[in-house]
Amino acid sequence: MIQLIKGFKDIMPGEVELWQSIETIARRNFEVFGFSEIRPPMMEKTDLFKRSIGEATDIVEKEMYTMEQSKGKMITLRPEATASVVRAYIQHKLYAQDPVRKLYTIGPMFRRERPQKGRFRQFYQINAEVFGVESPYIDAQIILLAMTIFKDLKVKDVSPHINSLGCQTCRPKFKQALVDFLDERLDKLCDDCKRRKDRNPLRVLDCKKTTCIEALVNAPAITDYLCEECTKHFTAVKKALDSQGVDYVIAKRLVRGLDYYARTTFEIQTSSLGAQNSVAGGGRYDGLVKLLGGPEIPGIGFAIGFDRLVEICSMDAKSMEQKPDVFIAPMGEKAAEFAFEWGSGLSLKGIRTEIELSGKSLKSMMKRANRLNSKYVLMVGENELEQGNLVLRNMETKQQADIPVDNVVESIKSLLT
RNA sequence: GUGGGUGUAGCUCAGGGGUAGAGCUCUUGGUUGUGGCCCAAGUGGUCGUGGGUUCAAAUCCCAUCACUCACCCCA
Repeated sequence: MIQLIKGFKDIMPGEVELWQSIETIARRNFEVFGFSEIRPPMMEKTDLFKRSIGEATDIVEKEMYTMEQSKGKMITLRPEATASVVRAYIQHKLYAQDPVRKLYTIGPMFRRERPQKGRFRQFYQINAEVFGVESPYIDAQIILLAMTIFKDLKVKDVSPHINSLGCQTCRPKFKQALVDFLDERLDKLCDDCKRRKDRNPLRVLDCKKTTCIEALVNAPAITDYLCEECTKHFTAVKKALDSQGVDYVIAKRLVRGLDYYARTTFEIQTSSLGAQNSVAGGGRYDGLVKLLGGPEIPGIGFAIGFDRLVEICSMDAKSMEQKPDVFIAPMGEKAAEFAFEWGSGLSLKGIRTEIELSGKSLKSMMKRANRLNSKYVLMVGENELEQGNLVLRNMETKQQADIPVDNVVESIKSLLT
């Protein structure tokens, strides 16, 4: 038997209903917040991801599904959506008429990591990007938007953790101060952190090992190194969140794995997902549009982990399963012919109809109708055809009514609406 | 890439050198043409795969694969 690939999954009937309604709720929220949908392709030139995410990141270094399209032309299955959306924004010159654009996209991403709870090689993200707005209010609004989606989905125990990473001016100073600090107590750091110090020193702040956490108690905090502009921006974001009643945690140690982030960054965390505590992450990427060849336009965005959202959302998928309105149970050849005709007629009128075509006993047909949770069963046999009256059984009340053979479709339709 | 756990029926799992098990599901019957509950019978498995030890292996040993959790990293 051929099995599906490691880290990939089937979203089966019974759970797909939950995915659909989450998507519906997300779309509705994007609409009311003024977003339009964009659907970029799932593959891009490898260089796009290398330049935007960063050559030295784990994603680019070892997690991308990359293949050669033709000699020397490398293409990659997208590991995240922002790069593609930015590319499309620049390529179609969306900034020409109005630099301000709010875009969202929902779809699969691909990263070749070792799978575990809440982590797959093909996973889905709900993605939002805003271009052309420098104001801190948009930072706050985007966090509010994400939290609103969570609230609508009845997700419990989530809270936004926010931080500022500074800008081109202040971050290098902080980075240097941090590296100096780390150099002084190199012996106390774990091996991973020693490696991180050179590659991506900010990540050391995020280490979960108790020895490292202890060693870093007095580490310099980014918030102390922010330049005047960045401080002002961060303060305004916090104030705006306060005004909307959004509870947040200031996380001085919060850093992002992707190179393009600057200033405001945030992660929405939950306690109910095992080792994966992050259901959404995002932040500002003011330099990215320019980096990818566009004009100097600021940007900010976030990604919600769809798969993780499904796990922590307390809506019940079972109750969303589709059930037939009418189940047609024909007995005999002649009856099957009519069942097919009426069943198709009902479907064409927008009534969910299941035609039973097994030719089994009425008892077993009734059993199946019950299993499918059908509201009504329409019984058709020789007696009914002779008498010109069909039997329609309400499965809940057990009441049965005669339906004249003429105009079956119309009479059932009017009964159901 | 590294470590732990688990692989037995469609599903959830028990068993632990001597005939392959339970519950649920499914099929049929109890009701000549009426579902859920109940009762009865039945279908369904090379015990993940390959090798070794043994008179005998699902069970012990070795290898391997898959799944899973965790590290790393991230959504």
